Amino acid sequence: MHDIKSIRENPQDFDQALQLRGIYGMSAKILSLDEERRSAILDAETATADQNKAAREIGKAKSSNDENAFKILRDLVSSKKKEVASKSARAKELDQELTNLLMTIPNLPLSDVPVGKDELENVEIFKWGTPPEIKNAKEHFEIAGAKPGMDFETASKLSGSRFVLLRGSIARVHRALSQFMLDIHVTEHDLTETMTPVLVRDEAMYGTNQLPKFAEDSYKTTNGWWLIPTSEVTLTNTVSGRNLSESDLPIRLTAHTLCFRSEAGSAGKDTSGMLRQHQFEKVEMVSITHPDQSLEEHTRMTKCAQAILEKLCLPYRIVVLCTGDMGFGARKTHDLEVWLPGQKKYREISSVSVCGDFQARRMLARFKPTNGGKLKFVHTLNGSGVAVGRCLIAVLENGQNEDGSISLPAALSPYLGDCNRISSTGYLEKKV
RNA sequence: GGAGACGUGGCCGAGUGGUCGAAGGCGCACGCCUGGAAAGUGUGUAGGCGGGAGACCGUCUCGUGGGUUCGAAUCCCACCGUCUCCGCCA
Repeated sequence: MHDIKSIRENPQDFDQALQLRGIYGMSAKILSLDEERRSAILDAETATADQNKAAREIGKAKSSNDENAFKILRDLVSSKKKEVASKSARAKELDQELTNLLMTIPNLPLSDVPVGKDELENVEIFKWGTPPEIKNAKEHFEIAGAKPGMDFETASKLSGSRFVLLRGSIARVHRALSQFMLDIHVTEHDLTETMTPVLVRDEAMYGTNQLPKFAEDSYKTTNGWWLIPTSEVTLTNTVSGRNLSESDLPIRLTAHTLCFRSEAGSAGKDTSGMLRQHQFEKVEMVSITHPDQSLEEHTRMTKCAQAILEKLCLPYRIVVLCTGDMGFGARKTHDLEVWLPGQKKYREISSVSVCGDFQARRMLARFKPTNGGKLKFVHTLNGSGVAVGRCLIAVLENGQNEDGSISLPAALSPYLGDCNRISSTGYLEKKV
């Protein structure tokens, strides 16, 4: 959420930044509402002050047994009360209206974010590895060694489309990947391992901006919980409502959780295979930082995700999302795209965003500066480290051999009983 | 699920209708004291919103939201949360 004061002070900058996201002339609307709101607050508080003053005098009148004064004052307060009620209702209404408006306006892009309208205008800034030469490269669900372990029919019988059931060696590699990622983040990147709920209340979803605007993207239980679409929700909201010490920062967290997404609006996209599912696993990273350190942290977090792909020998590139393709809460986003030989394309496997104080404001997450001074909002960052299902796809496709067997990255073998291969018939093997 | 207790400032804790944003303590900050420190001692020490050039003023906040009352931390209702006992259970 945006700071009304900074919009007041700098409406041009605000409009200019939002324009890059295709939103025009927003400040005028906000400021006129704000002005109306402030005068309503002044009205209401003036009336309240009058009422309070009279009420305090009643106390004195009572204690000096001045019955006459008591009666007069009581009637005065009584009449003021009606005035206060209507005026403060109006003030509250306008305040709510302003909040509602501010809640639906996306974050401002940083000045170095490329301007563009959609993913075609994202800018590649880094490339690692060389896409392997594979004759007749197949997609993951077509590879002989993967097929027995990837059962879409049974999953759809149980749950419908966009679900998969993994079995045997593929299920084990999937599990190995998540363990591997967590271990690296904990032992090499100094992130704190966290196990979080996947069912959350409204407030948490507001904090990380899934609500109020994107309710249709997530699932809600009959008793009002939301299934998290990412553990960004739970990890980031761990600091909601808190006044931290500056020395607590940065807080670096990671979690491996299930994620649930309705994929409303993506009908027809990525319908085959397990690239886009209603339910998937993801290892997430979240950092809570001092405002001066969030940009540095953005680089650090991106490197944490890069390290995973590099250790798994998966070719990838990094793109900076353009203004039109960035998510609602982000000021700048690095997408890591992994090479998928079956599609002959780079596909998103991680998205690392710096949100500034946008989420902190919604969550009321602040810290007390060490050298005194007022509470300040923290900065938040989140990134995938990385999507487990998609990583499985990348491992299978990049490791596929012409005979349908799959070579697995050495980094995984400690998690696979030293195996480094899946045979063309779908069994884990140890080959020297 | 049944029964009960409770929710006050950074922390502990007093306050059961009147000037209470709230005693006292701890912690913290700054001073005094000291050769230096400890001890002692003095002062200060929440946040949001609004007004004001500023000093400062107003308003709201004692889990959250409503209500009663001239007046609520204190009474009533709902919700959220914590704890204890019983039951059930991975």
